[in-house]
Amino acid sequence: MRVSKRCQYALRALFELSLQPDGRPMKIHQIAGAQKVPPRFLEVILNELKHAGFVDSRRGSEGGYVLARPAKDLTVGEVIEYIQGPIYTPVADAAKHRNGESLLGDYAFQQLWRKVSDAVSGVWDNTTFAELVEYEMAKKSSSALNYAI
Amino acid sequence: MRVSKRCQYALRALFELSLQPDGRPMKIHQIAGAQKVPPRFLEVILNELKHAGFVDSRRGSEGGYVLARPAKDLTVGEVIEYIQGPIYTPVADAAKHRNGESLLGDYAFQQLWRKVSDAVSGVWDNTTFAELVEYEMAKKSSSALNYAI
DNA sequence: TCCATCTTCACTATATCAATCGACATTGTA
DNA sequence: TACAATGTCGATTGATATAGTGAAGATGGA
Repeated sequence: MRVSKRCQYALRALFELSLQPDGRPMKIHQIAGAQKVPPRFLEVILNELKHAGFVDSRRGSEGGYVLARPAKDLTVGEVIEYIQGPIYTPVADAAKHRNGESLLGDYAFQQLWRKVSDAVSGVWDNTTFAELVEYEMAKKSSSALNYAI
Repeated sequence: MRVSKRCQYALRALFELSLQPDGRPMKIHQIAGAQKVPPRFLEVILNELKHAGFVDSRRGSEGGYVLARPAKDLTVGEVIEYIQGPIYTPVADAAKHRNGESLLGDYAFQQLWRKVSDAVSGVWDNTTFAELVEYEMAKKSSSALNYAI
């Protein structure tokens, strides 16, 4: 599954918010700086994430964004599907253009794409942001160790 | 993984050639007609498939295209990867733009995309065109049966 | 009153993809 | 040998999606 920049930035932003231990809101430019996302673009994206209910925002000088749910209850899959729509299924799509006419191969390819899409969602519906953070921290400390040695 | 039309047409064409029992070459317009592919576009695609070594061609009035290998030795995966290039891996890509600078999250997302890409190639590297044909035929005869009842 | 988010609309590149055109090369057959 | 069918190849067009910017004003908290 191809993942657009917009979507990658969304994931990065949520990852960054997941790193925030206390309930302190993060400002756009903080997130943008930390994850190298164009700030203006991030603004648009965070807005989407707010409407989706993934983050909450607070205005004013102490404002910013916070996760709307704990990171362990937020999967990568729901975010990607919200941003990009459902995983692409070519056959059903193509069949519409042919107004219902079916071709030899439709069944086989239908099944193939279904298998692929199941495999993909199997991965990312079972990955939470808490897990991402945990993995990152483990990996980071082990690579720091390597430097020390 | 997003699959372009070009790639779908390529798969359709190879599927159609896999259906051909004897070694008789099929003409472009036959394939195009059977699988509803724009003939002119198919011409370009079959050319690519020839260079990749997936099909052979014969010129002249009795010419056309044939599979270069038996359908049971041809996987969906190799075709897709040839047409679209390797499965998309955002992190490595992005790291180049940052000239080597790493971000907090790189490890975690790297692993995530890797899992996804493994899941996907696990499906299509293990699917041959012979299997697609077999599945299609089984499904087709069972649905014909349903009509009869 | 300052700061930062929210809302909205528009606008420009850029890239990719789908599809087509036109000219040329090759082969089988009459 | 000449014709007709077919494959080969490079260039070009048009559509669509994506990435990212710009500007203006409204809202609300410290």
